[in-house]
Amino acid sequence: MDVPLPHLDRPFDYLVPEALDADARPGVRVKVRFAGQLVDGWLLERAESSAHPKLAYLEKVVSPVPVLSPEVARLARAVADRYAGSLADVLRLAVPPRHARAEKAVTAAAPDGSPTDGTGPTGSTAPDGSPADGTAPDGGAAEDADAGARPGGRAEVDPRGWRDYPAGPALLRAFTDGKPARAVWSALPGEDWADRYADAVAATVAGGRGAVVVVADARDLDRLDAALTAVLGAGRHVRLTAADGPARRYRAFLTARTGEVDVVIGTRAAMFAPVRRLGLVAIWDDGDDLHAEPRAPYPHARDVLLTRAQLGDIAALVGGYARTAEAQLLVETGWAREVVADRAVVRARTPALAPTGDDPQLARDPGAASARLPSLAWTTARDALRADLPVLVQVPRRGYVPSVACADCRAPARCPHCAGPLSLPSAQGTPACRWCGRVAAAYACPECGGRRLRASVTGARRTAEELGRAFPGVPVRTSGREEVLASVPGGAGLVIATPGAEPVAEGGYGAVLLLDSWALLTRADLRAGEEALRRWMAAAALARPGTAGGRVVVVADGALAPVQALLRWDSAWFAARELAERRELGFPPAVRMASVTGAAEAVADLLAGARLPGDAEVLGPVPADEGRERMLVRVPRSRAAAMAEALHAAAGQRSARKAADPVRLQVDPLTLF
DNA sequence: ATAATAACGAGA
DNA sequence: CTCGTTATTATC
Repeated sequence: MDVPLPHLDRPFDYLVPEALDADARPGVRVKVRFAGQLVDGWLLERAESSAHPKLAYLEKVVSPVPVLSPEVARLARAVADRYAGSLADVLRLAVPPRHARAEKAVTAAAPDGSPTDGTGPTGSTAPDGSPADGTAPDGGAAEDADAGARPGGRAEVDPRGWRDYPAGPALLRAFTDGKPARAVWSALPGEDWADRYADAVAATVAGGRGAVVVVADARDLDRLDAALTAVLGAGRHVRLTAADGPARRYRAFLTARTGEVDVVIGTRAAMFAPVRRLGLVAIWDDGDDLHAEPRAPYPHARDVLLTRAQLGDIAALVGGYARTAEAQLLVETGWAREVVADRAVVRARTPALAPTGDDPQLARDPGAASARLPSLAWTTARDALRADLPVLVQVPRRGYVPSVACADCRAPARCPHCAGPLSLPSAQGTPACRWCGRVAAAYACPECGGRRLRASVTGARRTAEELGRAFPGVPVRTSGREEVLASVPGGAGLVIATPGAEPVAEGGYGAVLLLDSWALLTRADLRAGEEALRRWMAAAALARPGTAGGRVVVVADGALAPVQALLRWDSAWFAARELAERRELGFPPAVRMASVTGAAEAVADLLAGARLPGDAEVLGPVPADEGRERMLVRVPRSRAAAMAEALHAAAGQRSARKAADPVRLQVDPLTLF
């Protein structure tokens, strides 16, 4: 039933009229009369009988195409359970909205129009049971004996760059052999990750299986697309991303669903892609917060893919330059094996990395010409430019002077009235509060009494202007929100980019400068350190190796752990440290947490009705935005399912009695504070 | 939303 | 104790 109400999150039985018998196959969209009105629904399975006394008839089969495969139906149920959400909510994410024109085009191409999967057209399965059982567990691995390219593992793929990692060639062989290998991969600096993912997919395809690869954004997708086309040729894979628009997206979805292609790449919209004989799920850069779905029940692409791997004996690849605490947990629990290069290889590939203090004295170095460029950063950039090499400058946030701090002691400037962040509308203007709008004309720093303010995070545009002045005659490019560059040419030039928008440079950058790092590190976020390291590594990975003159300068205290991890190019070390710390503090992923957000009474009401496991801890409340509040529930990982079920059931009680105030349930929310 | 069902209370 | 009215709850 396509209604998100948690108390209706279960299957309902309907009679199938004679006229719809042929079309009413599992996986089709239907319309049924429910509580007097027509609602959309999913046909999960056919049954001979029902325990329910009086059944209504199916009103209509929306389209005879069974868009929901048994494998995805099962996955969606598991994801809903994990995230304390409703199946309907997950299905909304898993199956793109129907586009009749696109459907017509695809069904016309495939004469039969019927996807191939485990449950044949005969339909009837087990008599009235839970929605997710009674169907083929792996969405059709059972049939398709004529799949061809699977001569008992004889097929082999050149491991190419995977040879740089001792476990790499064996991993590719496992993909080809159809073994459910699971790997956490730490990419070397300078690694062409897209080529490695293309290799992994090619290895899987050589074994006669399909693959799903999820990346964070359109630029990564373009890169992977190109790499895959080079390895597999055109037409073997399809892109699935919401950014392509409803028609193309639905078309791509159907192409995969009908089995026309069995490799799907995309952004998180692709995580539920139906793939015939799925053999590999992969995610690149799982620390990117774009992998977290912002719509209920807020599933994370990494977790959806890993659930998928778990349910179907499917291989999994989790890769990045930096490792997340979540990936580290997979390694430490033995669920996955790490795939890393030997230290000697890491050293040989790493650019020369150096920290430099962000000391205001240093910053006044007259040669720097810019208040924000310490002298080491400046000389490093100058040397690279003299050697006719490009220089990348990473600045952490977009926009033009987003917030300000005391120029003397760096304390963030807060509104004296409401403690909101101050901003400078223009370089010479008076600071104003971004929350209450009051002008703070006579601002004095409460810490040191200083009266001067500075931009605490300067945007890419302003940095570009400043650096352009510092290096006259050098071309300056910016890559950020408005315009993201995929690549830049190899000669001398400055590239100012925000994190995630760093273009690849032909031959690699001669220098990479990581500026304003303290803004990244001082974020009040559990993941601040991890996120800073991830962004630095992603930028530093674009530099040439130290042996070829590549240098990276990070403007940060070299004693800080994330800086240490960068300097040693050892994110596994940092992730292990991070995970240990979270164990100590009782934070995810060491434990499972859920946040309950809403009006104070509503939150209290829901928690009062929740039959939480005995060892659950309830923390809070902490104020959330718009007068709502937030409570956190924490359980050991072994109780995760019980907690999710209890919260879902409690939400069901509330929705059943039509409680007005909405409450938002989030399991493993990305931000905790 | 709406129909069934349970709960309740007034009047016989 | 019954009938009519109103809260509650399930909705094939």
